[in-house]
Amino acid sequence: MPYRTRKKDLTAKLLATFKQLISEGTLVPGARLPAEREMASSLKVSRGSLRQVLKMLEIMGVVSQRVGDGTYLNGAAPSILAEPMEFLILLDGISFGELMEARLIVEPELAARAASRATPEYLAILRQSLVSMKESGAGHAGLIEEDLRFHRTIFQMADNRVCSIMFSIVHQSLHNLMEITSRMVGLDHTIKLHTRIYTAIRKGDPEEARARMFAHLTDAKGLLTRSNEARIQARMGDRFGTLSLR
Amino acid sequence: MPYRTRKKDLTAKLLATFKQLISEGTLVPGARLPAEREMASSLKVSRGSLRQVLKMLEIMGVVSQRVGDGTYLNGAAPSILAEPMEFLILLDGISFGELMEARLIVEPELAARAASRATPEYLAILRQSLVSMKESGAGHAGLIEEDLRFHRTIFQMADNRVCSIMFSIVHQSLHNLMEITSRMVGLDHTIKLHTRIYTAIRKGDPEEARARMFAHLTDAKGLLTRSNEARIQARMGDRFGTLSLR
DNA sequence: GGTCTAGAAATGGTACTACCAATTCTCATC
DNA sequence: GATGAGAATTGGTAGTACCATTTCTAGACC
Repeated sequence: MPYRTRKKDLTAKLLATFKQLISEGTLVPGARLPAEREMASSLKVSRGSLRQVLKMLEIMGVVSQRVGDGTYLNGAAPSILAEPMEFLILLDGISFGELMEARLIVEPELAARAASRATPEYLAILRQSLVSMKESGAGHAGLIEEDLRFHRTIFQMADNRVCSIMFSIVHQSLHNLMEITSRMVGLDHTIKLHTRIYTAIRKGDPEEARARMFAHLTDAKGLLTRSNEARIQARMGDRFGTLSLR
Repeated sequence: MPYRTRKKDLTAKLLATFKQLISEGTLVPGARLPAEREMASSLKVSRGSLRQVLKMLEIMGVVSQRVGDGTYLNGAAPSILAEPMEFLILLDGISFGELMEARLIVEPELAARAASRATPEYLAILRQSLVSMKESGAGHAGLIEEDLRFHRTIFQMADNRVCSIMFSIVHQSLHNLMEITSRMVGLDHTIKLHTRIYTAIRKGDPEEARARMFAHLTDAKGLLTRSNEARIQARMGDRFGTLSLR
């Protein structure tokens, strides 16, 4: 009789159920899910088991839960991969340099594609980003913020959500690892390199955009690697009370 | 008094705790975690709350749980991003074509790097992969399997774990979406294109490897897009009992 | 009629208990 | 020393209770 009773535990099954509900359109972004107690009885599982799944979805950013209100399905959530990525970095011991290397592999090509698809609107955003960098002042934490925004705009221009989302996460991880070190990068230097990228994109020259992006990231990697490499492991995770497990 | 009582709920705090424990080396891959009841009392949380976190970690592949045995911390887990990626595809409505496009952006560069780092060992694996393709026979499901293995080997050769992991996930997602359609791709055709890539890598010619990979993926994208584009949404999620939430 | 407010209801957050099923451990038995 | 039955351990699931926050509702008030 347990013909299809796989070895999967309830949580995995429930997860599959939610994927099914989303894919068939029963659940659409913005929709409010039934209350936990109600869902639990509908699905014939305990509230505790259901909550395991909902909590996971909440931390991945798939749903938002608010006490006294309810649970809502979110739409596109770039943060979905953020938590898993942190564990990946921790468990695989992925280094700052390796993250930068990944950018070096992907972003030049994305810059090239951005150059091919440049629109006045996006160019304006890039220009604005350059202006914001100048205003942020050297060493200011906002500079890195603006730097990454510049690159993310290029991602959008390249028009591929898969790469865009994945490397936004890489940026986020990098950002978590850098922070203070921002004062190391020279303001004028940074702006100069970014301006070159912008110019190439504005000209609609893919090859030059690729080369400029490559040069910029190679440069940045060299500047930042030394000072950051060491402190990666130490900075992950937010302390929480006593940590002894015994 | 609740000086540092952030708005984060317990699950998020516990998640941070585990990250902390991993990063400071208290928990290392392979380690066996204390029993749930024990951990719960140590951390002063209920077993239910703790289980929410452990279940999430288990589904991400960070830990493995076995009834009657215990919970173990896994090492490198390429599957960490798999579940989140599925939700990303569902929620963002990412298409087959877009996934292939992402490969088109990244894999040529990875092939080029593989050519620069070719070793006899890896070349042997690639050759073996080509042989396996021939043996698998046209239309066989194993062909796609072998196809993806070939590409993943190139990822390893390119020596960047970030890209390697991320695009293994892309492959996985693609694989979930293809399956049956494998009989569409001609065996000889596929092998011919892969052999060209292999040859370029063996010669250690990055530019040719890049071009061959680009040609192959462009070709594959064209062949597969039509037949797969439509059925993406329908195939996600494994049905599980009644799906009505009310 | 409209506004405000206090109480009720609904909802997610956490804790605790109980029991099941699978696994491992222990120790008597051969 | 090997074997096997039973006890202990462990994760899996269910159910209940209570709390804090938010929303809803109904009545008081202007």
